[in-house]
Amino acid sequence: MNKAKKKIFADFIADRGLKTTRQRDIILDAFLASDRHLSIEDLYLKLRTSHPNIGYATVYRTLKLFAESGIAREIQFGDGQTRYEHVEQGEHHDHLVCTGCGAIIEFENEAIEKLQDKVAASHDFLIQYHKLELYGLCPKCRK
Amino acid sequence: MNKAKKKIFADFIADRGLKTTRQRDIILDAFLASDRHLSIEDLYLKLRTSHPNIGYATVYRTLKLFAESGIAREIQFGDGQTRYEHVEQGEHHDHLVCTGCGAIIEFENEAIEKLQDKVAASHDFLIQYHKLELYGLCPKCRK
DNA sequence: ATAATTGCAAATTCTTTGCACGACA
DNA sequence: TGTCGTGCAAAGAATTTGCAATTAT
Repeated sequence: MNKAKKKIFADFIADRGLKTTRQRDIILDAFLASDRHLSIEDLYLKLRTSHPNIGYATVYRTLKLFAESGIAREIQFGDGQTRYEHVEQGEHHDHLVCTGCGAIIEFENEAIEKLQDKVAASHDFLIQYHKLELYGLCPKCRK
Repeated sequence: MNKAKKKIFADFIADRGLKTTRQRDIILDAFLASDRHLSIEDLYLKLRTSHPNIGYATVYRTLKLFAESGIAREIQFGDGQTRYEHVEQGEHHDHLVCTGCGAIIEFENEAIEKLQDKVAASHDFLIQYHKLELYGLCPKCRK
């Protein structure tokens, strides 16, 4: 599926008349090879070891492109760090966020989504996207 | 109920050995008299007209105290602005956020909360709080 | 060739902090 | 009187932007 994402991004780049660059390739590989919920700093530090001269700004700009192309999504857990997660087509999930260790667990729940639709409908509201996060303690941190 | 909140805050101040000040009174009044979802800047600007010499820092510090005392809660809608909302005891609600005009509509849904508890339980996760936001277009912005 | 991209540093934006002065208990 | 709070400006933290040099089409 990484191949598919690479294609999506390549097409996006082409459609927009943008350019394929060494940096974008490197950042894309690092992103695809990584954790599903990555802060910009995480990715930057990870890259830095093998590619010491990639700039912070380039990472920021490239991740924004990933989000625009649809292969990534920006998420915020309220700790002041923007994170990016991988987007799988047709899939949606929400998060359990551990306030102890910062672990992030994904879940999906069809029933909750249905109820959200109902709530929206009852307010005559057209949902574009949603965010559901349950904050608390993961099994380990509960001790 | 504003009276109740004032008492809660006064008690909090007393318990901590802090002091009642003119600024805290003014900011509390402005907060209680305002919209349920207020950014710090909104509140600061609102205050500025009647009390031009209240500092930004004081507003920040005071809102943090409100949150600690339990009469307010910090919320973030991902636009880089921290907002504070009023807390009613025993009440919990979630938000519909209009991406067109920024309107915020509150809702409560018992069934969704129950399902959240179930999800958490199935992951052996102890929920402390949660955040559910549905982003999209409000009736007006749908046209 | 031409236009986009990069890396750096400087600029922004939001929030926090240090400190001397003033106010509350 | 002693401690806490305030206002200001400076410091931080995260992110964005301007620009000259570089690179992809």
